[in-house]
Amino acid sequence: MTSNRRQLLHENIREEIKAIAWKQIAQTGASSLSLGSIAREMVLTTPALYRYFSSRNDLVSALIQDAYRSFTAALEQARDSLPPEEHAGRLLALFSAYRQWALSHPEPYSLLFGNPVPGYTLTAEAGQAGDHSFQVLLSVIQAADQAGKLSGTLQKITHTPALDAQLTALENSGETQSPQVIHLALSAWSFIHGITSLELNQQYQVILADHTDEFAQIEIRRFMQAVGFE
Amino acid sequence: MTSNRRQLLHENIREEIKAIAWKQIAQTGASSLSLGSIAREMVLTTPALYRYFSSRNDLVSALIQDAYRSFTAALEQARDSLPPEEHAGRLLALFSAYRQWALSHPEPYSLLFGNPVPGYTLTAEAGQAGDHSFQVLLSVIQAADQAGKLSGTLQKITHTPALDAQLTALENSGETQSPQVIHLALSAWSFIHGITSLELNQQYQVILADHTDEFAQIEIRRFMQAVGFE
DNA sequence: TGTACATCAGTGAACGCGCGTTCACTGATGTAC
DNA sequence: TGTACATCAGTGAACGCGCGTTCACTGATGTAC
Repeated sequence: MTSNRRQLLHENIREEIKAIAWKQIAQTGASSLSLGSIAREMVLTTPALYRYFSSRNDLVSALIQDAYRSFTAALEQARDSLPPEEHAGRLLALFSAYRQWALSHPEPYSLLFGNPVPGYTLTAEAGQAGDHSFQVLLSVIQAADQAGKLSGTLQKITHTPALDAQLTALENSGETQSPQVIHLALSAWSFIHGITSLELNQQYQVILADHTDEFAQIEIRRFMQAVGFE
Repeated sequence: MTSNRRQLLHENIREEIKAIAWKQIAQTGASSLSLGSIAREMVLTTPALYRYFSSRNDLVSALIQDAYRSFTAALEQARDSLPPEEHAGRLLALFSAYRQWALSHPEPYSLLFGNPVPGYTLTAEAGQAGDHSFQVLLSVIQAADQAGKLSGTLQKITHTPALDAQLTALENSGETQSPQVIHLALSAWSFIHGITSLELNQQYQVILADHTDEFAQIEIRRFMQAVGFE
């Protein structure tokens, strides 16, 4: 009834285009993505795609937003797989999910956190989506702090007044966190990104061969012990 | 005398090509590097470059090798800026130099440790050059261990027999290291790469603004304390 | 010191390719009476 | 239920661009006698 029929079809094809784009990105990398190859696989001509995305940039933006959504959802699901009071378990699950998502979505991951795509410029919406995934990590560390698990670690973190003011001013996304909690969350992010990113780029290959899983597990446990999670 | 004159000129122009290539990479990114734009800047025609590099791939290989050399040299210089017995000082200098080199050579750094360049396939020589930079880090940690500084940390690292065997079998580049020392060096590499890479990709921007230096210094100190360097 | 020859840097034209984007148009689908 | 009209998906041709690479050729530089 009405134009819903057409609108629905339109949405479906938009999704199909993105799905094929992801498939091709997984095969040949993000930078070689072209409208032509997508159209070819859909048995369409290239200009037809302009009915669904106003430009190549527009398509890439949509892809990046989807990637953020998928990534954030995976993190949230991992966090919520354990009750709120199991702080260590939640952080462990979060780290594992972070790494697993990246390993099973290597191209999307480097699209989000790696080198920017050549011709592409980030939109404001994509930036917000990125913040949102950081909030998940932040929430777990925040909760652990409020339960008194991290006082030993956090007390040792002291900032200059300038940085302290910067982090304090940042408390805008609904919740409020102390500068030390934000710092530790950034530290945790850097930690898991470092491991994940080197593994994704095959840098461990020569040394660890196929034992990257074990290495990562040990490192995650070491990190958690170092900051006071048991 | 003889053909040395021509050979020397040939070498100089090879270097000039690479220098201009780096300049353009710094300006517009590695993936948009083209023989045409290099030739234009040298007031040459594109085919002329084929006198100096047999293909675009060949040029990229040379660039990557140079980057590794420069990077490794920076690390070695940092390490050797302090006497061998100052283990903590050496590691600190190494971390700082690692980050500084990456920040002042962002495109080369991501050429080495980031996403591979689209059409490019790594040569065996480039792989060896990468190993060489890791050896610098390894040597400092190895020395600290032999001085008995790390026993507390290393004892806690236990591998499965399979991984232990893998790391033990690896001791081929002249020196011999225990699996735990290799593990800790990998951990240190992952740590400093994580911080560096997120900073390079502007991921800290919203949260830290221009206080990334301070954050990095704090993190480096925290890492060193956690593994037993004072 | 002077001449014949080989070497090689650089040119200009061409090849074949793929890219994103625009435009006028056809034909099918849905809407309103 | 049937007809006139509007909407819009998709086509095919074209534009302008840049890319890496090859090839036959010119002209200068260096070599050997």
